[in-house]
Amino acid sequence: MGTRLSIAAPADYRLARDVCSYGYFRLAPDRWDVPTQTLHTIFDLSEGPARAIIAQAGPGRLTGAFDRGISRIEQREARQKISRMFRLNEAEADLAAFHAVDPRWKDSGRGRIFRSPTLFQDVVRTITSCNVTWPGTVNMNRRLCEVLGRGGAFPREARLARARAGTLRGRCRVGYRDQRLIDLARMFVAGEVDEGWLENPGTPDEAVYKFLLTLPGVGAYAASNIMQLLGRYSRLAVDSELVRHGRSTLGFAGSERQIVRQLHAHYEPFGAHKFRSYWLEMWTEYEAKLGPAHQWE
DNA sequence: GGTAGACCTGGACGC
DNA sequence: GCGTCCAGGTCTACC
Repeated sequence: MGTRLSIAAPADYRLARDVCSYGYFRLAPDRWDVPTQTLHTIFDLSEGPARAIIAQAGPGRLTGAFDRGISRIEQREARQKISRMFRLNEAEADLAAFHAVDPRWKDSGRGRIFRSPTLFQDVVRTITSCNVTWPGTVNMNRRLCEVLGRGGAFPREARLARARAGTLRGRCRVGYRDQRLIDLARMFVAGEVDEGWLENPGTPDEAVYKFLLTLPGVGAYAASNIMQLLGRYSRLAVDSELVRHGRSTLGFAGSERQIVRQLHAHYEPFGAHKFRSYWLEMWTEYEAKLGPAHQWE
């Protein structure tokens, strides 16, 4: 008999809208189940992996159904992971501030962008999304879970830290990212990545950005993206997709450098929230073409 | 400080 | 089925 958890969420939380708000909801071990409108995932808890199905139980209420009984300690771990993934602890005042700056998303209530249960997973996912097309990112994450994850869960930093480059390259197909991912995992294991400091609102964005650039495999785009995953939305993550958005949607012309300059100027009025303004603009554009994300198969 | 070229994978395309 | 080309950020060497 598995454990069933009841999880409190903000009153305006909508599972389908807020999970299907960023591509990571399609990366292993996460899977959005369209017919049931639930998130299926696998957590690596202290006593072993556990499959979970997370559903909306009502306004301000989620449930997590686990395929095995999980201890009190594991329940606390699971709650922390779920809270991080869904940004349940992100202050409602912050969302209101975003909507005040960019009222386009006020009626729909959008603004919580899905992320991973751990910072390490967010960083690895970001690195595996660099210099590769989306199907490549999907494959790398699936293989990382299959080859190195316990029971199909996302691999822990300790496991990745002792993996061999040949395994990562040959079986996980991460290519030249092999040694970088191992070095990154070793930094996490050695305690060289201070999550408390990175998440502390008192730490300036610029300091966080500078630190993230020192991580192996993390350049300007990845650092900016990891910042939004940390809840710091003041930077645009400049990649080919953003430049395309500038050209085709915003109508900017010129060289890539000129377009990037125009993009920065365009989003400047959104201040501390500019990533979310850009991202939701682009996400709703995807949905206009492909239908609502919570219906994507 | 700016830039060219290498780094890999996988999909598209032509033969 | 095979070869070629291309897209996608990071990193290093070099100017």
